[in-house]
Amino acid sequence: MSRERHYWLMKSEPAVFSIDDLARAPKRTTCWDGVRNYQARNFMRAMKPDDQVLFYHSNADPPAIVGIAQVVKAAYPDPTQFERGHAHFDSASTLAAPRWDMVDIQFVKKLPRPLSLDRLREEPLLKGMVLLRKGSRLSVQPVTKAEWQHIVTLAPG
DNA sequence: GCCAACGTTGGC
DNA sequence: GCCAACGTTGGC
Repeated sequence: MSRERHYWLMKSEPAVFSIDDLARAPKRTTCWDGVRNYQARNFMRAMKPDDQVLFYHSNADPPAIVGIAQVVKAAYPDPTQFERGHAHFDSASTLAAPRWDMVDIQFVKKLPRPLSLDRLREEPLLKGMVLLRKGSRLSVQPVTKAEWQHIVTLAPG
């Protein structure tokens, strides 16, 4: 029995790591390190290879979904939590019981045109999206199949 | 740069 | 376990 594909959204600040950075990366793949929020971590732990990811630019003008990626490696410990002096170092985490995980994701495609936050808000079918909830700051979040399918229809090409 | 919303920390 | 203080996120 194979597990059905799941859908997700991941935020990145383009000034730090953009969809173009992902497209240029070796094997068009990157590890998603630096997540230090338990809810976001738990969602990453639920990811499996072949799951699909909406790549979202936060702190951008405009904030928007800009591309699609896919999970290529399930959750494993984020090494930066053990690097003393690193911005994401966590002194409370141990090798025996790492607190923070990351996944690997691979570039699939860039949308021909970004789907802005304003554009997404115009869609009644997307009203329930985690991304659109007031005060939502989760950097890794689930997307329903219905939401995914609708978003794909909004993106020409 | 502002600030609302949210998560975490730590004193009690 | 409560909650004030603080830090961060991220749209605007």
